[in-house]
Amino acid sequence: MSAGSFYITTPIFYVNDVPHIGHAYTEVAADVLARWHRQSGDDAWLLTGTDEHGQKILRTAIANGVTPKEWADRLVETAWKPLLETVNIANDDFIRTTDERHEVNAQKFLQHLHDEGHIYTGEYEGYYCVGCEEYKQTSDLVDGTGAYTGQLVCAIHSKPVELLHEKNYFFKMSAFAERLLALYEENPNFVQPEAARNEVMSFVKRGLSDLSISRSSFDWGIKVPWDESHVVYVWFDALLNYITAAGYGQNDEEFASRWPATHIVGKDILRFHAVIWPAMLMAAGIEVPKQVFGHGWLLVGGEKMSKSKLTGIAPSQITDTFGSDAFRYYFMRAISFGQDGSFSWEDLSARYQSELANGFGNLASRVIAMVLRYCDGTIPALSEGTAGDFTADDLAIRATEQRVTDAATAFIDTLAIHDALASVWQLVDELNGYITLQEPWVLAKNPESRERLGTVLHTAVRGLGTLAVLLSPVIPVATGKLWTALGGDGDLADQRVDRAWEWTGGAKVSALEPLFPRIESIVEPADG
RNA sequence: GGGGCGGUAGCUCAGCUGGUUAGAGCAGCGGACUCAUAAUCCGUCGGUCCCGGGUUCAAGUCCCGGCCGCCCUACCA
Repeated sequence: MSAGSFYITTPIFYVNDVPHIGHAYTEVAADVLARWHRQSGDDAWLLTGTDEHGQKILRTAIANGVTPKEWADRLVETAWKPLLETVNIANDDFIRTTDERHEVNAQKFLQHLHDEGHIYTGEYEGYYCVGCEEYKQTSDLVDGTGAYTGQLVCAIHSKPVELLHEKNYFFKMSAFAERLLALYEENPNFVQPEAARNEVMSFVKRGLSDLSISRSSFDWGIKVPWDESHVVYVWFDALLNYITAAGYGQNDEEFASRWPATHIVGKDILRFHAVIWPAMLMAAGIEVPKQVFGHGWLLVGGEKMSKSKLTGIAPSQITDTFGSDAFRYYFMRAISFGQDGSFSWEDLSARYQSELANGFGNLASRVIAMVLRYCDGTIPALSEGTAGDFTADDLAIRATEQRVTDAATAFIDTLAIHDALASVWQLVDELNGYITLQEPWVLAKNPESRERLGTVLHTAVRGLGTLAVLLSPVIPVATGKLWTALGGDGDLADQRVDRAWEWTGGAKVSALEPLFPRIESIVEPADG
């Protein structure tokens, strides 16, 4: 409602991952929220990007015979930026952790913490697998068998691991446990949804230990400013993107105008954002984020979709057939944002057909076709006498337009994107019912009911306009076409979504191709 | 082991602080209509609310005990 900064972020992609619909889901949710706020008069800013440091990337780069930076460049250009295009993300910025603005200012942040006494030298102790060339967590280790009985062995190599010690720098995170708990208590919205908040709180209540934030066993990362033999632990590095992209360290004015941000993250990385990240900011004397929202998993066949298993689905598999709008609509509508949601091709095609094609798309087609056929394309207007006074039925439509606009706006404020869409769809259904009931095709046959025909079509067109605006953050392509066909003024993306129902109609309509054509046969990509 | 969440019509899900014959959408079935993408509209079929106890005048909704599934239990980028 009120104009202000709305800075929203997605996690940054780990470049070595393969893009799947889970990544795209997060992006779409953040994009919908950003577009909605942008169209509500806020200074909305959507940030996404890539996380490019760490040992794994170094290793795969070497295996591919290129430098890690070249490897990251390749993946950014061939995988991640294309993903954003595939699902039509209108991000305002794209940060890479190899950007100079990130590396330089992340170092400033680290130096600041060091100067303020939040960092100390300690010793990291961990199990190291020579085969993997990396430290393993105990969860990655299994009991040895045969010659190694009684020893811990690497689950991958089945060979004993060594207990190694390494000098590390530690962040005194333990000092912030009380302040974090106070934050969760005083600001229940800081971590959402509720289940996520509970988990974070119970985690912190068990006590926090300090965080090892540097590594010296490899060098692909940001150099620790006071000791260049160490690089910054990748998570510490990655989290800082949210402020380095907003001007931290180099543009105080910009930073002050954007920060704090709303972070949209998958629930797997909730803790990094809801515990470590605010602790880092507290240490640096920077305001904590506005909110951290952990969304659920996409379940495929009842299981968590996995990059390593074969259940990963590339977004383009869906968009090639259904288009980016349908992708966006489906995941935003079918899944309660914050909860796990099941994906199936059957559900996707069923919703596409009934809700997008038969519901919204057909509504647009029939209204525009009638204005073209019965009124020669001229939208009937009350002021010109081509439409008469409103009846109770007409006013009921107008009232619904206002009601769903307000309801959707309220839902978006709580990040309940699915509920916002459900509200808007009440208007879709009501308009279809209204048209069937008013029978404009009957009115058109009788010259005496000419004015009534005008009122009905006028009302229907305005309803469609309201829908175009309300749905533009979710299905920008289709609504853009509709807006044009309705003769709407200016760019649809500039229309105020929180006042969508106030649109009074254009002058003439123009022909409109089916927005969501029927898809006769769904070819489900075959895979394991 | 400890903690959290969930198990409601064929499918996906709503059901707030316990209260009339448990709801929606989709699918199915019947009818109406023709402006529209064989679409829309109306009607209709359909549920031991996981199981067993308990509290209560009253429980899907609270308590206890089971069964099943998922998640968290720190450095997986």
